[in-house]
Amino acid sequence: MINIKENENLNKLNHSCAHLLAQAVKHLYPEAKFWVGPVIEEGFYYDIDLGDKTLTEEDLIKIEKEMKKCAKADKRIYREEISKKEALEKFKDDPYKIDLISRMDEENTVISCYTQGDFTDLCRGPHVDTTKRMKYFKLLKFSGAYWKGDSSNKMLQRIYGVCFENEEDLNNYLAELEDRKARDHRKIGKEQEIFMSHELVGAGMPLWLPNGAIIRKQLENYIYEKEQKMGYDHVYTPCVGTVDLYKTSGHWDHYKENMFPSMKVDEEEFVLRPMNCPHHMLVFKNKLHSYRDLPVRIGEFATDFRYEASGAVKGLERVRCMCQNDAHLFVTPEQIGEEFKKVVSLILDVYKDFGIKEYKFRLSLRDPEDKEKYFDDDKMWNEAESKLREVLNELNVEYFEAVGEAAFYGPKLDVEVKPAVGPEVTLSTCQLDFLLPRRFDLSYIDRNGEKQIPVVLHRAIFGTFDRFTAFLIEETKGAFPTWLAPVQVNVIPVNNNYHLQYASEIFNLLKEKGVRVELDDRDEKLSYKIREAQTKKIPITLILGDKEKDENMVSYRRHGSDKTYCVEKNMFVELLLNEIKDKRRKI
RNA sequence: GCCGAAAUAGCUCAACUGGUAGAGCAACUGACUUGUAAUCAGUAGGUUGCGGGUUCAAGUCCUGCUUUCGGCACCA
Repeated sequence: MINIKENENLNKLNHSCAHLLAQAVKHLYPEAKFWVGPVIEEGFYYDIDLGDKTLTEEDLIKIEKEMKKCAKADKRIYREEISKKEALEKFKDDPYKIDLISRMDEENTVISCYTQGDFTDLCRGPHVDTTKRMKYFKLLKFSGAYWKGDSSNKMLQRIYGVCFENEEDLNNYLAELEDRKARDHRKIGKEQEIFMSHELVGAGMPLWLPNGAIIRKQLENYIYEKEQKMGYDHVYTPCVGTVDLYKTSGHWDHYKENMFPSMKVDEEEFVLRPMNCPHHMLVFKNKLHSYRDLPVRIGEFATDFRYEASGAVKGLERVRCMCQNDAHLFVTPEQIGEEFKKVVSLILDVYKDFGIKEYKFRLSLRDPEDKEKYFDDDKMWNEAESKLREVLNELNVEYFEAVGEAAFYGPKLDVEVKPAVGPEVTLSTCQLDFLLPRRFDLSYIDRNGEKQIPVVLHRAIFGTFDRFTAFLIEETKGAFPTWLAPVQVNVIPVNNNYHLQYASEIFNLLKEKGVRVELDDRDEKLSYKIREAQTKKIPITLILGDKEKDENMVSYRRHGSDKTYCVEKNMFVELLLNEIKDKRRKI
């Protein structure tokens, strides 16, 4: 998908199309007041105040028709430059434009306006030369959007659209949208019985079905093995903690609104835990540590509960009950760089195994102005942030910086991916923390026999198993690699009367080796069974008839291919087991 | 949470402006015994998300709630 915002021609075209939208809206709803209409990665939008009028699907069609009319009118789009004073006069009836203009720099600022026919809008430009350039556009959706993106402000109505240079590009884009819907993990998750939800359990509380549980178990085994090799010690800790625990960590002050409300039992007050750092701090504190012990790496597959806003929950991607692939690394200040590097390497290694190629590293920094959100210690922040930058530059990975995205206790490196539908989400994270060790009064003894405070790295490679699985479903479109697939092999006898015995033999052989295999002994046509195996996206289908039986062979075909291969049965088992073990390899 | 929309059989969907729910697939039963993406016939399946209301009559209209969807805001 081309990034419209970053493509010069498309940017201009979509920007002009936003004006065309505004012009059409003005024609249909003369009372409309306009805020801003920027170009985004996938088109444009315009935020509009329509007073009491709320838009419907039909209105969108009407607006689109009016846009076509305005476009056909072939009005020249011309630029005009006026002074701030003139601008204030020109847009005096539009409070939103006045707001924009008054926030622009001093008196001598030159303000540009673009006019097409009867419509003029404040705009920096550039634009296309005439309205008739806009031929291949479509309005896509509409919704409420807070004025200036602030939820304490009133809501305007936002209309999204997209414009291309030719019909083919537009159609390709619309087809792409359909394709995204088809690989949406919520759709595939239901079709393939990976997870379900129920209103009696609650929003954002997915239930993992047997197929999902198999995938999750494989993911757990996979990452556990890697972490074992890297010196992590796994623990199990409770899903609740006292309110005091979170007051100690500082989370209570920052996030109590987003926790499930506390419950009082006898004289104690508990909360469902939203994260595991406090528990792991206490695990570290359980014994005295020498500098020789460090780094101490405490890992856990930990279930957490967060009271996510009702409008935010989404399938397995954004949930109120999740399982983190969490770990806290307790290190000396000198070890920060090396440990951080190991975490980043692990992330890269894992992404390579899963074939994940589309992701971005985001260095999340604090907003120094926001004293509310972030722990107030400039020296600590500067040290932590420059340390992370230093390591990233050393590692030579590409990243972008995002101010105001840090955790309250420190900066972090997040890995962002784009789901089939909706905005980007964070998968992996690695956070640098000088604060919690102080809050929990952690220490280790250095080589001079003196107490020192360790530094903590919070990290999650998969992020949560929930979100990672959601992403994996969309990446693979539900056709999982053999090692992850809930059913790995489907065995089909050509004729139940003559080949069932041989098929059972192969089935048992695979079953014994631990392969997740099914035998399809229903009285159906071969083609019917093959179709079903393909629809279910089972990686390997075995077809066994006279030819195979007589020569101790198996014929197999892979999901998505109509080629059939024939090999000796023991050879097949060996190849298959290798494929499952090596994860990326295919027989 | 906010703005909008939706919820009908296990799944995907139908039922014109109000007149006591229908199809395909799946399931089950039977026949067919099949060599690479759907064999045929039959059976069963529903308090139309939950609760109120309007009406002679509600899947359809009004209303409260729940869940889901598209965005916005949020995301330790």
